Amino acid sequence: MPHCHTYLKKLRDLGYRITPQREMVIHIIAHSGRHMSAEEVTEEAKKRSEAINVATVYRTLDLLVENGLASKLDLGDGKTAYATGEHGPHIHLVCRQCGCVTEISDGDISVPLRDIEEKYSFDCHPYHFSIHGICRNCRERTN
Amino acid sequence: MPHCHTYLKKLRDLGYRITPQREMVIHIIAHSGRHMSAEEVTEEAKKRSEAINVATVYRTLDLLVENGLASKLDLGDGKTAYATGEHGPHIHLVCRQCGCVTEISDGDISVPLRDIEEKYSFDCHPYHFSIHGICRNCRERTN
DNA sequence: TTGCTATCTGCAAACTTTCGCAATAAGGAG
DNA sequence: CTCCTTATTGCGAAAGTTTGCAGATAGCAA
Repeated sequence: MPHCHTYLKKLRDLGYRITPQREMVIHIIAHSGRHMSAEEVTEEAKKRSEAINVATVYRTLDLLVENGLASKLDLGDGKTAYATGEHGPHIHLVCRQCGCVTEISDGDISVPLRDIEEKYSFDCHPYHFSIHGICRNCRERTN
Repeated sequence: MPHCHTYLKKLRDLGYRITPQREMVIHIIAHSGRHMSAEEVTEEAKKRSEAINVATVYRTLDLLVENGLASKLDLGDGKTAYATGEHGPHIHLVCRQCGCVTEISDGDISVPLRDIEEKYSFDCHPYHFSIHGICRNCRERTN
């Protein structure tokens, strides 16, 4: 299971600088074990008696996403959620109506990512990959 | 291939009202055959010599997304793109670095959506479903 | 056609996210 | 340890998106 240090090392290896702000953001989302909005991360960071700016939080989160260390998720609540791949590769079933997210393990289903990689030279990030649709509750409520 | 009327009928069947603003938005994105930002849709609508508000455009686009008639896509350029399933179901390969989108037909790859539907009672929307990763160009530039 | 009612729109304000720029500081070289 | 270079931060402003509310109107019933 990847740890803060793993993320930090990966960033360092990629040539990025390790700053207290980045350490803090990584620590927070890696240990939360859930999806967090940029605002939540910022609040959490400020609790740790350190000043950190919202813009920096956004930049750090985007940095992690760009390098495949975290993923962005639109939960349809007007905010964007971020999460690390801390609890292993999985697929998100995102409901378009209520925005709820069901996580299923990628072992449950075999998406042939390898085929895509070969055919399109596209390097798929296995963590957090989303399928949109309507969840059972919403469907039942509508019927 | 779905047409404006199909979308309008679907909305009406779902109990929504058909307003000139909704017709306009649907007409615009269904005929564009590409991804459009909310701003582009608004501009286009205003060209058609009708007043329409940005808030209404957002609300209409979200309505379409919630009902599986269109999809939202984060292209990483600070704006959200919307598109109908006009040109058939397909998969988006979204690059996390440059934000470019490669569309591949769902015939190229068989994502076992049916399995997910059965196992999780989740009604997958086949149109526009995204896989994130790194495109060939960005990978080559990095190496 | 007319009237009714809940839905929808426009507006303005609030909120979320991005950007430019000057100041700061990480990390390597000496 | 000190200096240097350049990436990174914080700030304020701008851009993009959502929300609450009052007024307008689609669609139904008569």
